[in-house]
Amino acid sequence: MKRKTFGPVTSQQVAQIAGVSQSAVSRTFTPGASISPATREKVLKAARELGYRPNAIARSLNTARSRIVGVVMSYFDNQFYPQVLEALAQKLDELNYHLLLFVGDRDGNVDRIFDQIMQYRVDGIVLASVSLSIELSEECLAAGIPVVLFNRSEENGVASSVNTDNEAAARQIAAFLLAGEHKRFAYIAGLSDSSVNQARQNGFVNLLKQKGIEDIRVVQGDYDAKITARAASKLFSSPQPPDAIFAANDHMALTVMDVARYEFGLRIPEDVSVIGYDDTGPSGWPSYALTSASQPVDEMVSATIALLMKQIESESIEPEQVVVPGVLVVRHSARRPRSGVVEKDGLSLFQPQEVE
Amino acid sequence: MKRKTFGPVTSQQVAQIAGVSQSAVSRTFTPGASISPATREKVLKAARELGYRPNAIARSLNTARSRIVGVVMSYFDNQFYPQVLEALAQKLDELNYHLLLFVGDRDGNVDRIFDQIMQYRVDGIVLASVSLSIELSEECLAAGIPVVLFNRSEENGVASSVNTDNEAAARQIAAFLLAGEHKRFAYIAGLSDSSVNQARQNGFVNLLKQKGIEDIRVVQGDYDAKITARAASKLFSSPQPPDAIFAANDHMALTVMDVARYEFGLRIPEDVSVIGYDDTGPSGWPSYALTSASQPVDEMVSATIALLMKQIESESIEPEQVVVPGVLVVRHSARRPRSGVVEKDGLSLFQPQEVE
DNA sequence: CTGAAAGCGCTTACAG
DNA sequence: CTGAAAGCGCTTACAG
Repeated sequence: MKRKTFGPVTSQQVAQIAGVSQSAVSRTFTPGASISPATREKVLKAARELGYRPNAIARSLNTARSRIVGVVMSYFDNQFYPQVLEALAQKLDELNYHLLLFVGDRDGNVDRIFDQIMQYRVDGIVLASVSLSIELSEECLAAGIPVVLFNRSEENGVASSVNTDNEAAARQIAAFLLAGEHKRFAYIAGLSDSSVNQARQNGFVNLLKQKGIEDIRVVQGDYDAKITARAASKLFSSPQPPDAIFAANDHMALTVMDVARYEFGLRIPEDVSVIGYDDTGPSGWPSYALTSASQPVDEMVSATIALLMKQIESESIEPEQVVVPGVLVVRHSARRPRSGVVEKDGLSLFQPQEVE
Repeated sequence: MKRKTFGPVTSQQVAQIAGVSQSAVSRTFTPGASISPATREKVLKAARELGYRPNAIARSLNTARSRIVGVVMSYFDNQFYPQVLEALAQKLDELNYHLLLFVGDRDGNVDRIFDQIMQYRVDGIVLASVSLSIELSEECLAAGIPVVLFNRSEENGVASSVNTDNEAAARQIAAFLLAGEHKRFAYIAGLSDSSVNQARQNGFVNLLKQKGIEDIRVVQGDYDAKITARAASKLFSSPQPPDAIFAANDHMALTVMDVARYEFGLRIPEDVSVIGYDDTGPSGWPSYALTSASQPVDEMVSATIALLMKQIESESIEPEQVVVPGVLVVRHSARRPRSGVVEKDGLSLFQPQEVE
């Protein structure tokens, strides 16, 4: 029983049919507003008849709350990010927030996107795998718009962030490979200006150096499959190819495995061990069975949303850096050490007595 | 040189600083509006000083155009969809539209989500891997809001849709497997109420029957990795396991390959051939090298957006069903027939002289 | 609890 | 080209 009016139904039209004021209609759809059950019923009935839905855009205009969170994301071919996106959308939805999606430019230039986001007067921003210039960070801070860097951090403490302990996890990976008696180490780096890459590289290299390993080969994979494949080829064709490779993320690690096996006929882990970071979908597939440092998507997303909500509520934003605990999930892509691997909830984890 | 006012800068404030009317400010930021260069400059200068950005929400309210497209998507663990999402967001952005993302419920219930979408007065809706009830389709039609079903279709012709020719492609796959002299055929089905599954199943089964093959095993994978793994196990442990399997999508096909190899020690394609549908990322990874019917993401997304834009422009919506051509990409997961495989742009394609 | 009214930040005829 | 003004569809003090 819908009226064929032009355009969507307005609260005014509902009011007329219900025989009440437009204010009454508005109150009916505002949780907590003072409205008598009788009036409410009349309004709901009329609304149902007309197929009325409150206009969220109009509401936003005078509440100064859009209930929209802007999300900038890149690397959709890396399973980790779609999983994050799905979790973000779902959890925001539960809180009756909505997600406006932007794809980060390849050159990492957020400025143009940033302008778009701001025009929609979003209540908060999540930057996944993207960094933000200090100027823009400060602008958000001044404008009272919370920004959370997801899987990236920023040194000046101007922006909030959610990460795992990249450096500690990378040290653990180094310790794991050492315990597995590997001799020749290589690191496949992500984009060198990415904070997580820096932390992972530092953790890995520093622990090895500390243990007396000086010759660590670092090659750039830049989070890109093709660049990674070339880098891996180069490593494997060198006179002394590595027997232990840590790639800055799973996506690159999988590429390294494919190159090792299908271009060089190497066996994994007999000839070379490969470890990644993210513990995302394909890493658990039997064809790869990648040993990987986990980034728990749900916990990271929950932390992100908790931060966002807290900052949306409060008047002044206190930037906060959250570190979510992860584990080293041991599968079959890397030789296992004699000890230190424990079973837990159906997974094998590396938990040596003492980690430095 | 930002003014520390509370809340974002308004056109009113810019007008005051620039010494012009608020209308002039508005015109400055409305492409094509009549404004003199001199006034325009004054406004731009003031806007820059104050850090002004037009409020898209307020603009939407009186243009009755939000420039937002609502997208509902599921199956984020199937690479095909994130790729689609990325392309959608990018192409919409180029047209200065924006993407409001919703995650489809597991039970396929779009109604609650639909309500949310409509409240934001989106200019259009894309439903990827989700179906829409006829009532809601008709409501959108009446409200003048274009809806495009992506990789799904709907029989009543009420909604627009973009698909590949699922039935023809499935027939081609059957022909390919027959030409490869396979004997025992199985189909791993997606959710049985999904239109693409039905078309793929029909095409596959019908061509085989037409060629005198009666015994075709159909098992449910339901687009779910666990269910698919169980179904595959059952197939392989049966007395007469299939030597040719077509899975309704790549994501299930990869699972089938892993089960075949790692649970049953089968060689692919020597012992069993596996073919998928989507030709998405991991299918090209050497560990799988999956033969698969392609769904060209860019073409499909472009068609979707073209449809959407046409319908947004026009007053009355003419539902349209677009079929995007795909190809059968031949890799190494299925035995190749003696003839019919041609090389093109670095890919091997199945293009027999005649396909029925 | 209820309604009339102001106002959110814009766009866009309208008159000049 | 420009400004004053109405209006987009709501929310929310305010007075009753």
